[in-house]
Amino acid sequence: MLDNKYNIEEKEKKWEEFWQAEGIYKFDPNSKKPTFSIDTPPPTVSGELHIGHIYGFSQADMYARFNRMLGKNLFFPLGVDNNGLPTELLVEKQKKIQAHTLPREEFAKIAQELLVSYNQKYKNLIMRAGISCDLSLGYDTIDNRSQKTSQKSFIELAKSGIAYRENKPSPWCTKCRTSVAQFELEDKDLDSVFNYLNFKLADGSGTIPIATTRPEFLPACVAIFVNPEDKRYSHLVDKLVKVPLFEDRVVKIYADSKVGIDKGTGIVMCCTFGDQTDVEWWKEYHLELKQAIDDGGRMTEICGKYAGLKTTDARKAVIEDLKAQGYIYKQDAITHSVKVHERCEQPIEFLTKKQWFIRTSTPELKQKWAELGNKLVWHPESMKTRYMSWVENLNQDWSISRQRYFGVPFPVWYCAACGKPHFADIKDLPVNPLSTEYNGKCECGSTKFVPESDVMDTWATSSVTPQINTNWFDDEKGASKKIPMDMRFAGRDIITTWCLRTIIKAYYHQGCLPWKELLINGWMMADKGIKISKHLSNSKMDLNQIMQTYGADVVRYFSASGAYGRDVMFNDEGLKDGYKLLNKIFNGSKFVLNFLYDYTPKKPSKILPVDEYVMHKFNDAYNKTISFYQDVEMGYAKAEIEKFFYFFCDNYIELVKNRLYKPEIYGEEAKQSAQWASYNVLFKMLQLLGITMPHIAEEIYQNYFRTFEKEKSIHLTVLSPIKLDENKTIIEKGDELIEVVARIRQFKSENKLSLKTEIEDVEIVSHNVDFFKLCSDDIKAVMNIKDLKFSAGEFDVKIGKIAE
RNA sequence: GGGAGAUUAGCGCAGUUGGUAGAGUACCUGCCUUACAAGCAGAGGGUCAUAGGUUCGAGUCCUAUAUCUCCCACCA
Repeated sequence: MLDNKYNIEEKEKKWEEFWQAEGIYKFDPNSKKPTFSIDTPPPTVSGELHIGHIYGFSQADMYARFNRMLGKNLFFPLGVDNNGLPTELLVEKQKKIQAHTLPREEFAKIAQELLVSYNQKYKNLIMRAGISCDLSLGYDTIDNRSQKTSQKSFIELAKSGIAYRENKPSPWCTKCRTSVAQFELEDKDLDSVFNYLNFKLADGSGTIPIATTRPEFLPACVAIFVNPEDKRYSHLVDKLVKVPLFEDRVVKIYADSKVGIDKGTGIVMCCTFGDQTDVEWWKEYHLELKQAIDDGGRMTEICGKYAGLKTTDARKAVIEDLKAQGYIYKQDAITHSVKVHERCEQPIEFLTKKQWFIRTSTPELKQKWAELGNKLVWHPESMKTRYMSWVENLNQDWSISRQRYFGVPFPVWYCAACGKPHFADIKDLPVNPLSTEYNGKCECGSTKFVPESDVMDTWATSSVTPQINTNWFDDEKGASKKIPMDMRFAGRDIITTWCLRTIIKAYYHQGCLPWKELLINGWMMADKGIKISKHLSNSKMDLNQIMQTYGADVVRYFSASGAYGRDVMFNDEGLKDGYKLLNKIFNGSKFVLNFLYDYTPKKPSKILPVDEYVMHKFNDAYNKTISFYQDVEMGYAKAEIEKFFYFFCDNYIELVKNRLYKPEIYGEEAKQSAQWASYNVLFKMLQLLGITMPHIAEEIYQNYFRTFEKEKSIHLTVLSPIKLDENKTIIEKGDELIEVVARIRQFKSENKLSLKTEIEDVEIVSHNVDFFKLCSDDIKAVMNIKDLKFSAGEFDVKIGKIAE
C-alpha cells in the first residue's frame, strides 16, 4: 500500500539508494542488447554547486533514460574534472599554501586528499538529482587512467609532428605565473591614463606625438607605426625615432593598415609585447624581441634603473621621469577594457616561452573541422552555426603547455646538448619526468637530459574523454570500434572550446568524430538577463532548500520545460507546477491501485467501450511522446504525457469510478474491464512519466506493478504501446462522449449547481447512438442523470430539468 | 564592432510548410463530488518588442531599430 502522503525527501533518497545497491544503471559489458554510449562531460569540481548544474544533466539524463527504456544497454559514466589550474587555485586557497613553494608530488598529494570530498560532493549532487549514471565507470581527470591517456595522446601527436614545440609569444598571467589560453581571458573595464608623449626624431627635425597607457613598456619599444592612408604622417615613414628615456636606442617608423587613424594620435609604438597587435607586427616585420617583463610581472634588466620594479610601480616611476624631462604634454584619464585572466582577474601580458602546440589552424585542417562538424548530428541544429563560424575564424594553433604544478606532466626530456626531445615509453606511462630519469642516449651523443617542467592544460585531458571512456590506452582496436560514441551533451558556451578540441583529438587518433550526436542545452537564468551566480544561490535558489521542499523530480520537471536548447528563467511557479503533477501522480495512482491490489492482470473477455477508448487514447499519446523523445525534445515529450495523465484523471477515472466502487450494481465484468484498462494505462504512463520523474514512478512501481512485471526497477522496463485490436472510429466516438460530459459540466457550472446535482433527463443527439447506448451507465453515473435518451442526428446535448 | 539566438496573456512558456492567436499558472465565478482544495468545473484576459516591406493574407518571410543572452574581435 502507498503511504497516505508522499514524503518527497525520504522516498527519493530511498530509491536512489536502491538504484545504487541493485546496480540498476550498471553498464553490462556482456549484454547482447545494443549499446548506447554517452560521453559525459566531467564537471569541474571546484565550481560552486547550484541548480543550473542539474539543468543540463537532467535533460541529458532524460534522453539517456529514454534510450535505456528502448531496450538499450546504457554506457553512462560520470567523471569529474579536478585537473589543472582551477583545481590548483582551489587547493591553494583552501589549504593556504602556494604550489610553487612545494615539491610537485607533495602538492599533488595534498590536492588529492582535499579533492576526495569535493569529488564526492559533486557526485552526490548528480546522484541526488536522479541522474542515471553508472558510478563504477567514473574517472577523475587527474587519475592514472586519465594521465596515461593524455600522455599517450601527446606522445603520438608529438612523434607525428602534429604537436610541436616552439618559442611563441602568448598570453601570460603574471599572478598565476603561467601562460593562458585565449579563451581563458575575459574583458574587464579598468581605469587608466592615456599619456601623450613627444618622441624625438633621430635626425633632430622635430618630434612626433604618441599616446600610450603603458609607458613602462618604453624599454621594449622596437618600432613605430602609422597608417599608410594617414596623410598627416606619410612623410615620417622610414624615419628613425629616439625612444624617450632610452635615447641611445633608435627605432624605425613603419606604415601598417592595422593602425587606427583616429585612435590616440594616430601614431603607435610597438613593444614586445603590449598586446596581440604587437605580436602580429613583431612576426610580420621581423622586429627585435625585447622582453621588458618577467614571469612574475617585474621589469627585466633591459629596463635599466626600473629593473626589478613591478609593472605598476615602474609605470609611476617612468611617468615621473617623463614629466621631469618634459616628454609628456598631456594626460587623459580613461576607462578602457583590458584582457584579464578569468581565474584571478589579473591583466594579462604577452611573454615568449617555449611551449607545446597542436596543429589546428591550417586551411586544410579548418576544412576538416568543418566537414566533421557537418557530419555531427546537432540538437538543436541551429547550434552548428556557432561551431562553424568559430572554425572559420580559427587562426592560432592550440597551446597546451602550462607553467603550473598540478596537472598531467609532459612525458618528455630534452637533450642537454642539442635540445632534441625524447619521449617516455608508452608502457611506462604515466610518467613524471621531474622524478624519473631518462635512460637513453641522444643521437648527438649526449647522455644528459633536462626534464620538461610544464604540465598540460586541463583541456588536453578533457578533450580525450572518449578515449578515456573506451579504454583506448590499453585497447586501441576495441576503442576504435566504440568511437564515435553515441552521444555527448554540453552547455552552449563550450561548443567552440571543449567540443571542438574533442573533435580534433578524435580525428587525430581515430580518424573520425568522437560522437554521433551532440546535445547542446541552454542555460537556466536567475531572472530576465541575470545569470545564476553564487550570491543568488543562497536566496530563493538555494539548492538544498529546493531539494527539501520540492525534490529532485520537481527540479527535473522544471528542467524539462520548453524547447530543447533554449534558456529558461528560474521561477517558483515553475516548481509549483511540477509539485502539483507529482502530487497528482501519487494521488491518482493511489486511487487506481485501491481497485487493483486484489487484482491479477488478465485480459477480460469483454472490454467496455470507454475502457477501449482510453487505451487507444493512451496509445496516441504514447506515439506522440516517443516521437518527441526521438527528436530530443524532452520538454515536449513531458508535456504530452502530462496532458494525457490529467485527461486520464479528470475524465476516465471520473467516468469509471462507479463501476469500480459498485460491482454489485454495474456487474463484475464491468469492473474487470476497467481494471484491465487502468492497469495497462497507469503502468505505461508511469514508464513515460518516470523519464522525467524517476523517483515517484519507482515508488508506485515497487508498490504494485513489481509483482507482475519482470524487471526489478521500472527504469529497466521496456517501452511499448498497449496491444489492442484495431478500431479506427473509437477515438472519434470517445471524444464525442467526453464532449457530452463537458457540456453537462458547463451547464451545471453556469447554473452554479453542484456537479452531483441530479438531472431529470438528458437527450444525446448523435450519429453514434449505438456507441452511446453502450456507455449509458458511465454517463449517467458521472453526471447523475436519472433518464438518458438518445436520438440519431447532428451532435447535440439537450439538458432537461433539475431534479427536485 | 561582427556573428548566433531570443522578445507572444499579469507571469514563466508553446505555436512545424504563411490561412480566424494556444495550454499552464495567477486573477475572477461556482462546486467541501466517497484519490487529490497541492482538487474539480467554468469565464475573462494578447495591436504577437517597435517601424517599414513582400503577399489576397504575416506571430510565422524580408529590412531596420531597441532590449536581453551567448560567442568572437577591438581596446596604442
